[in-house]
Amino acid sequence: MAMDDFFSQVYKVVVKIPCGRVTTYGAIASCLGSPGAARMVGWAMNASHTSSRYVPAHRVVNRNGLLTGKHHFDTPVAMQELLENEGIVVVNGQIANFKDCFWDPSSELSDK
DNA sequence: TAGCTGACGCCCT
DNA sequence: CAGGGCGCCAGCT
Repeated sequence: MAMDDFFSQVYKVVVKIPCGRVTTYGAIASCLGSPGAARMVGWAMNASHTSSRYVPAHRVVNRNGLLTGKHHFDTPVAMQELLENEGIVVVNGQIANFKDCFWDPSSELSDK
């Protein structure tokens, strides 16, 4: 894993997100050491398709629990469908039990 | 080569 | 309580 790129850092965290759980851009950025680099996390997601590894970008939402990047998927509903498929309740493009299914990498990942 | 944008977040007014 | 502005790093034009 010589990929020390910022992108790969994000990929590793996102891929480790448990099924039925979601995380936020800020949480990942903060876990990487740059809380203000949340934008960059989104940018990494955009490049996620360039990664040899599958990156469940649908599990990554903004701090409001809103599916901001749904429009970047093959279909604007793909993200919601995937989340609902994992048992996550999505209403109006927003996660209903967001705090309930929220997964903090800087806490859960750090503890592991 | 330099500048701008980009799937965001937090602080200040 | 609400709105606006600034900060982060990297890729693309």
